[in-house]
Amino acid sequence: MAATKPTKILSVKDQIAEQLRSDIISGEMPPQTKLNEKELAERFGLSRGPIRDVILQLTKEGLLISRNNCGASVNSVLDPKLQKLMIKLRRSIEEYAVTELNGNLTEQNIADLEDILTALQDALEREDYTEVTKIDISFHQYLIYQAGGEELVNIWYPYVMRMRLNYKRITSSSECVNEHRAILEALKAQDSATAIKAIKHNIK
Amino acid sequence: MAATKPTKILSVKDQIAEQLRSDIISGEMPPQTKLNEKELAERFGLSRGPIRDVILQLTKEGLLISRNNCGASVNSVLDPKLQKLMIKLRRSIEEYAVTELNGNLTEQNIADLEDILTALQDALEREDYTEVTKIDISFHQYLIYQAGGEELVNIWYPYVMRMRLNYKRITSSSECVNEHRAILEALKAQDSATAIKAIKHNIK
DNA sequence: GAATGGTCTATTGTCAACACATTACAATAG
DNA sequence: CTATTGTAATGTGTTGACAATAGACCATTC
Repeated sequence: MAATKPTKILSVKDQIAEQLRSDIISGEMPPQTKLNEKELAERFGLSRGPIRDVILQLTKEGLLISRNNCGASVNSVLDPKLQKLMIKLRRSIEEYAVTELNGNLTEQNIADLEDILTALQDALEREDYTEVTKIDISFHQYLIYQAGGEELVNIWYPYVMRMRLNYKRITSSSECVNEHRAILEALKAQDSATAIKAIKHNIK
Repeated sequence: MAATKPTKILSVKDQIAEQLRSDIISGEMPPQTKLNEKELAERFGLSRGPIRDVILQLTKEGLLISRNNCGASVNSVLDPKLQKLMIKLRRSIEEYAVTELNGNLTEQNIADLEDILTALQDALEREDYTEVTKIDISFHQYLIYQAGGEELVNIWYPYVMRMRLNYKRITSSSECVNEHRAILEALKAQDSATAIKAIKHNIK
């Protein structure tokens, strides 16, 4: 058996969801934009069925808002008070993940995380900020998944999406890589307290 | 305009979701039970389309678990550590709600909540514990909705569902009503600290 | 001129049939 | 007898057509 890196297979719906999320987060589809099922179906070369599924999913994630018989539109930014609450909740989850993972990361895990950081640096240098955002998220997602599996990812994801929607501006700079590296280094050193501090500092 | 109580209109999908949630929480569909789309469609007298939507929704809520091309089944109970995390998160949300609502409840709100408590007492006396659970949830949901709207309900709901799934046993007794009454009384008295204590005591 | 009521169109909700993937089981080779 | 490959049956993913609804537009009335 060759030890080729397993290429990830994404379902059709996941790919569409991914694309739409990018469009929303990048600002290409600003809040209030209406989503037309037929249009989207044509754009992706599918029928309306799968599109509807994706819309339902993104609605549950909080990116879209749907009303019966009236279609879906891109959700608006959160009330600042709710925004603060969401940050608190997301921090709770990520603190949990870091605590759980402390001392339980395999070499493979660490290598994977290093790879993600490299990709992050790359995207940053290319000034591809949409990609930066996606990789940033994937770093965190990797930790969450390792700590709590798909279950935890599912409850964590909406917070990230809502937060991204609120900061449309590009937050990123070289700091971005440094902050994530600090998290990884603390995890490698099995220094739980520092890791938690680093995570808290990164989520804002 | 007659002052009739506005009867709630539920979409077809919401009604099906409601029914399936009941079946799962009541234990009628224990974990690992597979859901057959065609069967469900026949049971509700619909086609598979709406059923699929509901399955997707309940999957996002954490009640079901789905794999590509393999269908959905009732999710199993949570790892105790994750369970603890979810309780913490849910408490954060409900504390937020109670804090926000303190001093901001209208008379109508209070009357609505009183009605819910009455219904709760009723169901308890009838020993209809599935109904008790539903009304219990609706009490909390009312508060969450008033404090943060649909947005907040959407992130809160999965926690409740997962917690219910974990305690299949009937938790309820006369205490149930008392605990909720304590919350309401504290809110009426605009005593935020007591309200938070009461909420924390109720969520476990 | 504002408000009420009735069409008309665009868009979503639903359905039944088809295409495809997965599973379990039987057949075959080693 | 075990392991692998082929095949049939079951169930999910997708599609295109049809039904129902919301929102806009226009006419009519007071």
